[in-house]
Amino acid sequence: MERYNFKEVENKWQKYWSDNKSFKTQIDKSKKKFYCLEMFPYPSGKIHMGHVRNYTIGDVLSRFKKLCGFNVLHPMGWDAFGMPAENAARENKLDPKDWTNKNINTMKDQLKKLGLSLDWDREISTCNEDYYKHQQNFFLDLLEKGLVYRKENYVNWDPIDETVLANEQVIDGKGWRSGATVERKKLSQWFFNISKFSQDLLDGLDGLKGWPNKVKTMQKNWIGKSFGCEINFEVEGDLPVKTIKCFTTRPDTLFGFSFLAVSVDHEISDFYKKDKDFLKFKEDCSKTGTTEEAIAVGEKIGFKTNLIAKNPLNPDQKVPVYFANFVLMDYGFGAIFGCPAHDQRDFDFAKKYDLKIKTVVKPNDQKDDFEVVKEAYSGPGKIINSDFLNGLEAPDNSVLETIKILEDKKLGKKQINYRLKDWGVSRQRYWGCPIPVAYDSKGKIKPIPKSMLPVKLPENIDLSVKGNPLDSQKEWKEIIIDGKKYTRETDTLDTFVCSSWYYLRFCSPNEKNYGFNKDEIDYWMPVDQYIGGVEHAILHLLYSRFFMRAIDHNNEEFNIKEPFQSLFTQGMVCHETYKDKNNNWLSPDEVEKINNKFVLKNNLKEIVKVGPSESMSKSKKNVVDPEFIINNYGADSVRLFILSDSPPEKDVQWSEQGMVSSYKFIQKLWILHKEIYYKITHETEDDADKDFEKFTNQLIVKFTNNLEKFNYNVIIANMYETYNYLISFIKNKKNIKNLRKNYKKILICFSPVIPHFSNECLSQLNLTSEISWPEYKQNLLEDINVNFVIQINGKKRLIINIKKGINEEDLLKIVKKDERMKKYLNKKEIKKTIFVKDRLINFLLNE
RNA sequence: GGGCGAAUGGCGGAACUGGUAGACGCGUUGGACUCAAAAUCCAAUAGUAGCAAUACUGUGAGAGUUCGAUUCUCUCUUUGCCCA
Repeated sequence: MERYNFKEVENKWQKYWSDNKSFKTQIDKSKKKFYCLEMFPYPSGKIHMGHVRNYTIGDVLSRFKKLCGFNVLHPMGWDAFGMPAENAARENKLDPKDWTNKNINTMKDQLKKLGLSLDWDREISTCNEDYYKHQQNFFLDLLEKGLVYRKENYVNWDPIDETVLANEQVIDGKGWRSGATVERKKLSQWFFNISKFSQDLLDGLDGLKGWPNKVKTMQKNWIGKSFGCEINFEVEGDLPVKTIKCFTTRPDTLFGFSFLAVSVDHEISDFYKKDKDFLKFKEDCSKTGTTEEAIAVGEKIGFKTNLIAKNPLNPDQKVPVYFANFVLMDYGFGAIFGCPAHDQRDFDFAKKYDLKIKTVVKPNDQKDDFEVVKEAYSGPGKIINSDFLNGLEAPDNSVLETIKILEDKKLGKKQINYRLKDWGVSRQRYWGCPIPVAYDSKGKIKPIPKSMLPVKLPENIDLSVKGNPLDSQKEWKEIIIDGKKYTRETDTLDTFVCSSWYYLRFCSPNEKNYGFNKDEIDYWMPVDQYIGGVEHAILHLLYSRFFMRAIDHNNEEFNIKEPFQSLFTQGMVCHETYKDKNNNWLSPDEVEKINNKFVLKNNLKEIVKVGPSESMSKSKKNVVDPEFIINNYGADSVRLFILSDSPPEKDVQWSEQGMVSSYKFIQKLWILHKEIYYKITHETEDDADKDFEKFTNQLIVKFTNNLEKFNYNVIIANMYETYNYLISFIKNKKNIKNLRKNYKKILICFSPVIPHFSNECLSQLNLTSEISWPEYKQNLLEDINVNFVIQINGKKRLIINIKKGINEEDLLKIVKKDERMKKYLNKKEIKKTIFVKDRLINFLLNE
C-alpha cells in the first residue's frame, strides 16, 4: 500500500492556505469574534520546542473556534528589540537589524512549516519604525498625563550588560540575562508611574475569571499591599532633626521598641556627609545585595548616630538611632522602629549591638511569662507587657486598635503601602526604541514634537564602544527643534514596553496615524485567549495591564483595562540531560541507547551519565531541533506528539519513542483512510448502522468538551480510541450507509490537531464543502442500556448490562434470580438497600 | 521562612456534580510472519493467591464524614513552583 507522503501533503496544504489567504481576517460584525493570541517570540535564530508547543496549543484552539463559526483573529509577530541582537552583532560585526531580520525570516519559514493558521498579513515587528513610532507617541501621551517622569534614583546596575535593570529583572541579586551580581548605582532614569495603579491593578485581578489563580496570586504578592501605620517618632540630639517618620505593619509591638533604624540614604545622612567613618560604613552597606533575601540572610550592621528616639506610647522610653544596612530607602520612608522580639532582622541586629529584647506578643499556647530567646516570634497571639494594649488579639485586632489609639493622640495615621515600585524603563542600549525627548543646554526636558516622530535609530554605527553606543553618536544626538539646539536622550526603552501593547497593534497593523484603529480594537479586543509561558506571570502581564490603564487614563475614547480575558500558561518541554566522563554536557544526538544503557555514538564503549529531565536549554545541550523533527516526521506528527503525553499546562517530557509512535499513528490512520475510501467509493450502501452513528456522536461530545477545557492530551487519546474503533468496525461490519457522513465528522474533529492530514482525506472524498464543527444529536447520546453495578456492603460484586430507567423493584427481581448473586443474598437478611437510578444498587446485609 | 499547587501501575497520564479506579499512549512479555532481523500484526500487562471461575489488597501515610471517597474535611510526609 502507498505510504502517506507527509512532505507532499503538507506542502500542498500550506501552499493552498497561503495562496488562498485562508486565515486572513477582517471585521465581520455578523459573526462573533475570537481573538486568540500566543506570546510572540524573540527572534533569537531558530524556533525551539517551547515555541512548537505554545503555537500548536494556540493553533488547535484557533482552528476549533473557526470551525465553530467564530471570526478568529490569530496573528503573529516579533518581539524584535533586545540585547542578544546587539551582542551578536558586536561579536560578528553585523548590523543588529540585519541579524534580526535574518532570524525573523528563518523562524517565519519554520513556523509556516508547522501549518499554523496565522494571518501573516498582520505580521508586526517591534523594531520597525512603523511600530515604534507609535510607541514613542504613546510615551509622549503618557508624559503629558504625568505617567512618565524622570528622576535620579538608585538603580540596579548590571555591570556585564552595562545597563539598568528593573526590580523584576533582578533574580537572586543577579541580572536575569547576564547573571552578573547587580550593583546599586545612582542614575537619572525614566520611570513609568505604575505604582499609581497599584490598587486598580489589584482590584482588576478579581475580574479575571479566565486566569489561573496561581498567576493572580503571584501578581497580588508582587503588588504586595500591606496595611499599616505611619508613626512620627520624636528625636533628640545634636542634629537639627525633630522627628523621624516610620512605616510599620506592626504598630501593636511598639512597647517592644528598642532602637530606631534608618537607611544610609535617609535625609539625615546629609549631616554625616563629611564623616569618614560613616562614608566607610555606607560603602560597606552597598556591598550587601539589594534584594530582600540578601538582607534577610546577610549580616546586619549598623552605625550609631547621636540621636535618641522616644517611644510615642511611652515617652519615658528613649532608644538609640542607627543607620542600618537592612533598611531600604524605597520601602516606607526609609526608616523603621526596631522590635527585636518579633522581627528576625531586628532580632539579629539587637543581638549584635546588645540591645534590649522585650517580648510583647505571646503565642496562644504559651503562658504569660513567655519570653523570646533564640529567635523572633512573628506569629499570632496575645499582646503582653504593653500597658493598655495588653490582652489584645495579635495581629488583626491589636494592629487596628493601636492605629486607632495613635490616630486619636495624633501620633500617627493609618496607611496602605505597596511593594510595587515604579517601572524604570531606561536602558543604556542601542537596539531598542529611542525615548523621544531631548534636553536644552540647562538639562531641561524638551519632548520631541509629535510631528518629528519617529525618532529613528541611527544606522551603521560602531557597537564596539563601551557603554551606550548611542551616547557616542555626536551627530545623531544633536537636534534642532523650532530653531533651537537640543541634545537627544540616548537611553532606549525597556523591551517590555514594546510587548505591553503589541496585541493592540495586531488589530490594525497598518494604521498609519496612531498605534491602533478605534473601530478595530472595539471589535477585536480584548484578547479572548492568551497563551504563553508562566515565566511572564509577573513582568509582561503586569506591564500590559498597566499599559492599558495608562492609555485609558483621562481618555474617554478608550475603554479597555484588562487586555487578556483568559490566560493559559503552558508547561515547558523537557528532556533528559547527558554528560560524558569529563562532565561535559552532551546533546541527545551524540548519545545512543544500547541494551538499556546510554553510550556515546562515536565511541560505543563509553558510558554516558544520564541526568534528570530538565527544560530544554542550549547551555545543557538537551535540545531537540524542531526543524529536524518536522523534516523527518512531518508537522502533523509533531503537533500530535507535543500535545499527546501531558496536559498542556504541565511540563512534557520529550521522547523520541513517543515522537515515532505519533508518526506511525498518522501512517496507520492513512492505511485506515484508504480502506474507508475504498468502501465508500466501491461498495453499495446498506442499512444504517446505529452503533457507528452513536459512536461518532459520543466522539463529538468528547472532542468538544475536551477542546473547550484544554484537555488536549485527552483529545489525542480520543483520536486513538477512534482509530481503534474504526479499524475493528471496518474489519467486522458491512453496513456502511452512514460511513461517509460520519467519517467526515470524524475528520473534522481531527483537523484542529492534524490539519494537513484531515484536509487531504476530506478532499480525496470530495467532502470539503460546508466544513464546520459537527453537531451532535442528543437522542443518540442516550444509551438504551447501562452498566449497572451491584454492591454488597459497598463492595462491587457484579456488573449487569441492563435497560435504562429500570426501577428498584424490577431490578431486585433480576438480581435475586441471578445465580452469581445467590451466594451473597441467600443466607443473610437485607437490612437496607441504596438504589441510585441507572448506576448502582447497594445491599447492606446483617453480618 | 511565607504563599500556592501536586502525589494514581515500570513510565506519561485518564476517571462527569462522591457511585465500575487505571481510558489512551509508551515500555515490557509472549506469539504470528521471516533463513534471520527490522517493520507490521495478534495477545497479555496494578499487586498477591489460584489451572480457572474467583477472592483479597490497592489512588503518598494516618484519621474522619458517608451505604459508598482518587474525589469532601483534618493531621502528617514527600515534592514542585512563586515570593523571600
